[in-house]
Amino acid sequence: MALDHAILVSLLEKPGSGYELARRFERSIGYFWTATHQQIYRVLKRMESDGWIDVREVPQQSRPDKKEYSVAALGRTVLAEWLHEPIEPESVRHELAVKIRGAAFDDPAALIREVERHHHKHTERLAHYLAGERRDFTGPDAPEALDTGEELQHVVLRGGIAYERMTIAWLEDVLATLRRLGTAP
Amino acid sequence: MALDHAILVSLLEKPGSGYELARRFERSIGYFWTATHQQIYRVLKRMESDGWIDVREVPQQSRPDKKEYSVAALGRTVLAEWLHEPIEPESVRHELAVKIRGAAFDDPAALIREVERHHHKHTERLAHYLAGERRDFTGPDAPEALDTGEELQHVVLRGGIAYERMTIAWLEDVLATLRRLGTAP
DNA sequence: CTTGTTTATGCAACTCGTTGCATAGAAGGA
DNA sequence: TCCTTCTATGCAACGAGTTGCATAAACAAG
Repeated sequence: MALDHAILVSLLEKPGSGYELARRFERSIGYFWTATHQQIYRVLKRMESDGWIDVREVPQQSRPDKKEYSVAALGRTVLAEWLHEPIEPESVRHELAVKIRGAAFDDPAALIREVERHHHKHTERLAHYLAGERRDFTGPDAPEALDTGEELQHVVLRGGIAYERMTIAWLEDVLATLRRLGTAP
Repeated sequence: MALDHAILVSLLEKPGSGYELARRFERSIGYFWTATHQQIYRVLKRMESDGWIDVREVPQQSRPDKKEYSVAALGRTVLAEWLHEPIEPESVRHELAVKIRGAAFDDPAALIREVERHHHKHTERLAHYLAGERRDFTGPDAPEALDTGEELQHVVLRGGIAYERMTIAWLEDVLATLRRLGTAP
């Protein structure tokens, strides 16, 4: 049930509507936790009826009205409790790795295109992360001294950057292996 | 539905029972795809009734009888089709990262223990992967020339090793950051 | 001789996540 | 004017994954 907690953290960083949260889950939060707007609206509704968060109807001009959510006292308590519980390291789900091992029973060379496509996507994602890092943390427009929240956001972003770099290097290893198997069977 | 395909790949590598598959999902396959025995038995039953796999009742002495599954022609076709479909890069789910950003609204120093615990677990996992690599691929008892299947298993394992090394280095970065925030608030 | 462990299989209930669809106001372009 | 896009919210159905429980044979330890 970490979606609940991811939403609480995001609302603590800045209150917002379901729509805005969905936007954030495509950006910064989405780097380490994904969710669709359906999930978000459902969870917001439940957390509101459980008193974890408060709603405020915000009328708007030139666009539909929205409901702005913010974390209630109870929500803060729930989050604090969760923060003190131990969690297990993530269980891995890597579909591409299944395909790579499966390729032994098909044509390994046929996977090259697909792996190249993943390599391209991860390269784009890395560039995106690095741009965000320069914008918010290391560039000339970034604040000189970071507060606790910014320091923690930065270290999480560094994790995303490290992950993408590692993945790109591994995909190059995979490509070299597939090409070697193709030329010398 | 990649569990179906992960099971097909595993059964192609070597036929086996649901119980044996569950064991493999705690070992090599579990490095990139996890599943409990409940999931496995359910999927095996469905794939068998759909004609993707064949069953053979194997009576045993000194332990209960088992059902040994192997991939049928239809299963091979289904797998081949899936191998030629493009897939999207995995959506990330990193609970610890949620906690790290959440720590800004609690006590960052309280997370140090938890991060150390994760560091320890990943170090163990890395040692386990490296032992497996020496045993099967690079050590003196490993085959001198690897076939296609072994080459692909090795490159997937190298991915797991790279992932653990990257994670360990990042967790050290996280620890340094948390300690810095604790001493100079 | 009872208790616990390993091998072996499975049901039922539940929660979480995905997909498709629906609505609706305002803005902007063809 | 119509069609698409963006903001904004939501229902319904389905599929995937988790948790708890149950059974049963064989063996090993106390």
